[in-house]
Amino acid sequence: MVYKTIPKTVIERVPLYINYLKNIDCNKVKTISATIISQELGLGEVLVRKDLNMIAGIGKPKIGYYVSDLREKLRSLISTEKKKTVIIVGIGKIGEALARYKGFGLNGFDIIQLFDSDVGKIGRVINQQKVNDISNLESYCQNHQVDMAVLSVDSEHAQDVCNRLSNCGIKGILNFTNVLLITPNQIIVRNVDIVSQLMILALEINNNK
Amino acid sequence: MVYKTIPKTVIERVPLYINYLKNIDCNKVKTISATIISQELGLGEVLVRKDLNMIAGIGKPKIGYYVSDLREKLRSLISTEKKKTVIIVGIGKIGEALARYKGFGLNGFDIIQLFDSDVGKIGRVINQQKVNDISNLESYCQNHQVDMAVLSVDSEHAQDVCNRLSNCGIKGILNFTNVLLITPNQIIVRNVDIVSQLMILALEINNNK
DNA sequence: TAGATTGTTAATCGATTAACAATC
DNA sequence: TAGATTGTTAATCGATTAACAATC
Repeated sequence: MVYKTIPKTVIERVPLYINYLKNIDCNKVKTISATIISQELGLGEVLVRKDLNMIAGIGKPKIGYYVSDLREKLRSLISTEKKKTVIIVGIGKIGEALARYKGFGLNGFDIIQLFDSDVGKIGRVINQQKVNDISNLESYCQNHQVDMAVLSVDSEHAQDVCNRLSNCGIKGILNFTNVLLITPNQIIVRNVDIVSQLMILALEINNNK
Repeated sequence: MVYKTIPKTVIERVPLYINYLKNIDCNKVKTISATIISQELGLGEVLVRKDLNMIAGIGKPKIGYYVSDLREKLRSLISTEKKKTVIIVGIGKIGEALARYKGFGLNGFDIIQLFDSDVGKIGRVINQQKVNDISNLESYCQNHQVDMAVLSVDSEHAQDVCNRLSNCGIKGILNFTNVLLITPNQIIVRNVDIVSQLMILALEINNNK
């Protein structure tokens, strides 16, 4: 298989394309052009063509892209036959909300285990999943393929849990804490702390005057 | 007052600086250098100096930055005397988790009202706030200064509610839906749909092989 | 064939890094 | 004074856009 490195800016646009194509009925609309996509998404036309060429490479001059092929190609970038397995570590307000959310399965993700350290939460069932004691994290990860973790613990424990996740061989962390995690290079961290996002939004608003 | 436009890349780093400075006791450490900050945050040294010069402009050669001054300067970029007012529209799993979260006040944000359209939710009290009927959105916004909205409604209603928020004069939307919102230019949208974030993380992992 | 659309090469734009002068 | 550190100017790097040839 060929692994070409996709620039980060392109990667961040892939969900836009995936979500856009999701809303197209490929029985009605067989093909679509970069021109149309760029208009709908408010992106440059050449940008879209370059993106799609780089990540899918299945455009046909005069025709455009076969919707079903393009959709499958984009989907396959995220997960192959198997869905990506995700654990949620820290079943507080946000962690629980995510655990209850049903939308992951449709998008190639499988929440396979929930962890917390609080005895009041361990054993509780959320969305048909029993909350596991975080002291079982290492043994669980030894016996199951875990691709990614959602980190939604208290900030005080964030780095410690992050270290444990690294040692477990997890490849990526979606970090809901406001802690800047120190990790080895082979682990990808994506910071999505809500307060930070609100700050950025507020700054953009002030900047927009 | 001088409004200089801050590049988007710089804006996205501001929360890093704010969160970093939060952990420094300015009674113990009076001043700090860009060199130290850049090392701790894993950023280029000149980048940090340029950022801080652009957004704060209070560095002193040989000394660095006075921690308390820098902190105050960064904080003031987000909100002045008044906190930024935020409403949460859509009290589903995520909306409720955010409504219950206590960390906004400390960071210059004030959740001033919750809205939902579900009679089962309207009137419920969450974190000392009664959920308001979304049909009161317009009248509420006429009588209160609302700076930003967290949009966590079902995707089917996202664009419609977004239009109503626009008409209410709201300046920014933190969009938790996977819908690409169409808005007039004076409104800033920041997309933070969790599944999209997981997709980006998965793509970065695959790219990192 | 002509038109629509792709993919590529060159030009532009913006962001980061390197080099360095200014200064407390 | 010398060293540390800032802020600025120039160089580099990467991403987007413009121009255009290829093609179904």
